Amino acid sequence: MNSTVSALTHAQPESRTLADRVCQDIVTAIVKGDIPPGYKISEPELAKTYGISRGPLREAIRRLEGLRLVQRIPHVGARVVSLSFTELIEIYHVREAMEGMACRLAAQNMTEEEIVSLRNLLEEHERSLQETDGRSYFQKEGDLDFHYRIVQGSKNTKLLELLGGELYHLVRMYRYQFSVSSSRPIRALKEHHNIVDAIEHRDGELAEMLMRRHISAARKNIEKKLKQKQES
Amino acid sequence: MNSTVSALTHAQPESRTLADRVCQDIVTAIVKGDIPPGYKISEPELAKTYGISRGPLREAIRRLEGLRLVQRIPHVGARVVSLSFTELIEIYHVREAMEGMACRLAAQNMTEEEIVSLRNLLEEHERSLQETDGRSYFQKEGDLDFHYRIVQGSKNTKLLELLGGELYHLVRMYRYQFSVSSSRPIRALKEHHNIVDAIEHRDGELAEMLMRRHISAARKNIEKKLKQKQES
DNA sequence: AAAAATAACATTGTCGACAATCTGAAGGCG
DNA sequence: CGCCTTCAGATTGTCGACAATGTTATTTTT
Repeated sequence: MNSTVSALTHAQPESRTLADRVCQDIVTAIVKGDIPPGYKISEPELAKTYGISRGPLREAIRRLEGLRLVQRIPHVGARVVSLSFTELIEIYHVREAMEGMACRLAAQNMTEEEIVSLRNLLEEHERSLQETDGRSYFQKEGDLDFHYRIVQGSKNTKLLELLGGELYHLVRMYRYQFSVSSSRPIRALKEHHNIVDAIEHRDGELAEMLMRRHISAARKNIEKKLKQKQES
Repeated sequence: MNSTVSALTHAQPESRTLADRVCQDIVTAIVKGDIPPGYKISEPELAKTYGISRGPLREAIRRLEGLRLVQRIPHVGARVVSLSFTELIEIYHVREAMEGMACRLAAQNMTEEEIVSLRNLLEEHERSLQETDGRSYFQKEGDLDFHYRIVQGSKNTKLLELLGGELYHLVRMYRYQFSVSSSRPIRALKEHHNIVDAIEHRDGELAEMLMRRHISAARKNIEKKLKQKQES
């Protein structure tokens, strides 16, 4: 059904080393909230949980540190990051910049096949949107699928590494946390289509602009909600 | 003399753990080319070199993997990345996007003191440019100082983490490798001043545009050199 | 002689134990 | 009574050894 979600969750089919495998497991555990934000990671505890020694586990933690999913203090330990609203806004600013550029490059570098496939994905989203009347899985992982594909289409490996490697984990984490399913799915889908239009016409300039506005709108939406929550 | 270079090279004055300290050491070793690109990292060898056990070393390597300075293959080992021209161009595209955004935010969030200090830095660069007649250290680390300060001025920690954390290492590495001192230092300095002007006027729109053009010009300069090299 | 199989070697991955450091609670002192 | 000191417990950091895998050189076979 959903083809590219897997590409986000586990990059390699099976990592041949314990540390890598456990690292993946912990990533999803953190993203899904099984290990809650702010949680103090106890090495003995986690090692026991995953049935491994502390050696590989510590390597995994070092990797998580690089992914910005945990913050580590020497001789004290690692804590799962608890992303504040401020940080979420920051992430959206970064996404606006990077995905805007990705979109510009995608308009230049995407193959015709990729564009067709992308359009199909949107139609799939449209169906799942009609069926479930808005509150489908679409806006959880499906939305990121769309964005991920465009980043892939840019053919810029650095963009792909940075966005797919660390930022998207944080975005997914946030969505699971607050179970925010983007309160504007129809609008968003329309914007997605417009973006693909621009890519189809190989208009990088426009594609970048549309993507930036798209993400900017999402950010402002969040900022609005934040204010509402603060007022109440 | 140069105040902020240190901020780039070692974030914490002294990391209290072996793994962290050695990680920093290896980073600079790779950046400066003491450990050459493509070099196969031998754990026993490096452990002996730095006089530590393989445990902390492996943690450091995992960190380096996150910094994209080494590529690791399970059961085979880690190699120092050797950045191709293509990848360098990719990095400049990322920088154009992210530093453009950083500049926009800096125009919004930088304090007056920071702006004054930034202008002073440029005057310092100007002097060192006149003294050494162009081929000073300025374009090696000094240039990055300027860019780093603007990213700091954006007050966006994610931007700072991403740029300072991994991309700048690669840029520095490239500069050491090919000892490219930006063949257009006077022009670049002028552009830096224009950028600060825009920030001073709190014109985020213009500041972003100028920064993007600035980096884009540097990229095109590199692309031109690449073509020359390929022709010869 | 070339190619495949095999065996010896080296390197990476994993583990358990010991040392250094931090945390928190109990007790002493102003 | 509150604050500082001290000490016990727990946790993190480091190490050396063993196991698993990959690499390479040698041998064997066609």
